[in-house]
Amino acid sequence: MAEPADIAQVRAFNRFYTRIIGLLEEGMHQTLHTLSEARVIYELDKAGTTTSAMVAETLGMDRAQLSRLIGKLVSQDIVAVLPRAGDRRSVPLALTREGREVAKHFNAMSDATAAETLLDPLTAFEQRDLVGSMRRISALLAEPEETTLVLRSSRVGEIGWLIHRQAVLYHLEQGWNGEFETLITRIYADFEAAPSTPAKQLWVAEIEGEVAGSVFVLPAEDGEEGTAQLRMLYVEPMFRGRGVGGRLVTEAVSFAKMSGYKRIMLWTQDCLASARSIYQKAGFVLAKEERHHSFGADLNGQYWVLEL
Amino acid sequence: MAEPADIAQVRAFNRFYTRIIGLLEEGMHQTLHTLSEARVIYELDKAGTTTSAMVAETLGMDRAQLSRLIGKLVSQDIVAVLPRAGDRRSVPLALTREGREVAKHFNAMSDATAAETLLDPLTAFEQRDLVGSMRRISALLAEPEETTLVLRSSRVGEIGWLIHRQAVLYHLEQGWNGEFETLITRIYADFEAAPSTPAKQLWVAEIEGEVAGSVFVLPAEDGEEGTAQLRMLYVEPMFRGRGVGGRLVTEAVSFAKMSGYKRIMLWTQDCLASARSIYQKAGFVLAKEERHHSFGADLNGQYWVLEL
DNA sequence: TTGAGATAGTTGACTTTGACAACTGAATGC
DNA sequence: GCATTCAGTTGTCAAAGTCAACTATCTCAA
Repeated sequence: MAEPADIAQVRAFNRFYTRIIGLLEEGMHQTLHTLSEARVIYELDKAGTTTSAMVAETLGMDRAQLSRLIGKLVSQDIVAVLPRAGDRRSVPLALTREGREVAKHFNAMSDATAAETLLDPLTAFEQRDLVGSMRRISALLAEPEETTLVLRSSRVGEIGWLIHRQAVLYHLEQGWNGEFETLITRIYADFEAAPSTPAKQLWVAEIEGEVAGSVFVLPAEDGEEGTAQLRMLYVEPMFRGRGVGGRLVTEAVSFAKMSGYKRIMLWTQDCLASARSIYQKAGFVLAKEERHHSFGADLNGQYWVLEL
Repeated sequence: MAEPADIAQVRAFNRFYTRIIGLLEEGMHQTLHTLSEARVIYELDKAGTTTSAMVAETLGMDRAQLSRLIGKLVSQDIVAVLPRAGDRRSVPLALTREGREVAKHFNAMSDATAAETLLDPLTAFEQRDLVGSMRRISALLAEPEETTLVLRSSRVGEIGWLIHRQAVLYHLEQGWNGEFETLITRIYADFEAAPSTPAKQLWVAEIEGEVAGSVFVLPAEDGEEGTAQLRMLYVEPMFRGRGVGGRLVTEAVSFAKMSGYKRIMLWTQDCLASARSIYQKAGFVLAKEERHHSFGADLNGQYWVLEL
């Protein structure tokens, strides 16, 4: 079971946010429709055509209640019952033209309430923080969906973010101490300071607006001419098992090739098993192993090389 | 009005979390008491002694409903009506011995549900993320309370965090670009790399578990012997106006003095007005001004000095 | 093919919640 | 000293939520 302090924080948040949601819903009281009617209309608008069962599922609503509610909306000419097709147990439902008007109105009102109550009182910086935290909670607790992975260069603030995430991640997963953070702060600083030729590049993997991983390529420190180094590969635990690491390495390797490097090498620790398998799949071969004591742990450093 | 994408994200989160709260509340259905009874009992347990009006306020509940509900709890010998005192309109309420037992049971059950549903399925890293995001949302949206400010040294991951926060903050507030982040990454790396004598020190200001600000002191780069430099002072917008910056500077100055430095200097930009007033209050005097173009902006750099 | 079991939806009966107005008694403020 | 505000109670009613029984349909395997 989780830490008592964490549980307390989660429960405090639940109480707090129950209140917030209550406040936002109060605003909806001016309308002709009740709150659950509004919710059902919203769902129908979003889905286009659905069935009662689907709405009950996504809204966590009782089927009996929903049946009556939809009956009411049909009599108000907001919802249309379409002819049964395929599975003749279920009844396809959709909004009427009037229903879509009502939905539009609801959306505008909800947008206004959310903006006025939650976002507008905050500065741009705080707004970004709020939205980011919300996105993160959703990503952590929702079932992972089909999502698109984008590779792009870094945005302002993301170098610090990458340092922060990796320091915390390896601290919790591997028990590494602050020395590791110190080291990677230096590594990122050096990457930024490196001249633009020979070619260097950093990629951030983004899924649903979240940083899902990162890697960069630059000329190898003490390597021979024509050797590139791949550094700081990491994938957010939340997004593991979705090919993020593979995509990053593939991209980095083809960049190195295209930039005229003759080989690409990297340094890693053998305790990072999932990273190793990514390197192997990309064609890297183990060149050297070396025990060392760093970051408060006994480690086995590995040098991997790929001739391009 | 806020960005449409932000509003959409906020509303998506509200829908999502409404569902989560609903799921958690379902777990409470096994008890003998209804959900609102449980909530009232929880509030009474937390408050010790309150009045009906207070509970109605914090729970956002109708006074009429609450009146009946409390009547029910009194007849069940869970809530005790204390003799009126002071303001004789209001009736002090408290839990009976039995009521406290019930509350204890509720708490244990709620803790278990929250832990099992939300925290346990996540890794330690993800749990930290979740709890952190929740704390942040609460801090952003709740009314600021009386809180205690703690100054401490940095924890693993916080160097990256400080870089990230300041890069984003000054990007949004001042329009500074990635050059600023590159610069401060280097500055933090150098701080970490600096020898332990002459004395150096970094402070993180913490409020309610959140990083509220930071600053560090180290020997001045090109200064004469005995000159300390104060660097990277920043205060989170959320926690401004609570004396965080003042506390950090006071602490830093007295550290420099105690460590045997003869003077302490700092470099800042005149567009950072609130920082300047903190320096002035601490006794710093403007030594030099210098126009420069950095971080994608025309700036007026200022050197401030305080003889110790 | 057929029959047990699951699924979609409906209906009836009932409790709980929530909203609002009217009211009493006590405090407050000018 | 009188109007106003506030804490709490009571009546009334609509909406939300729960539970069980029922029909029509589909699924799947013997």
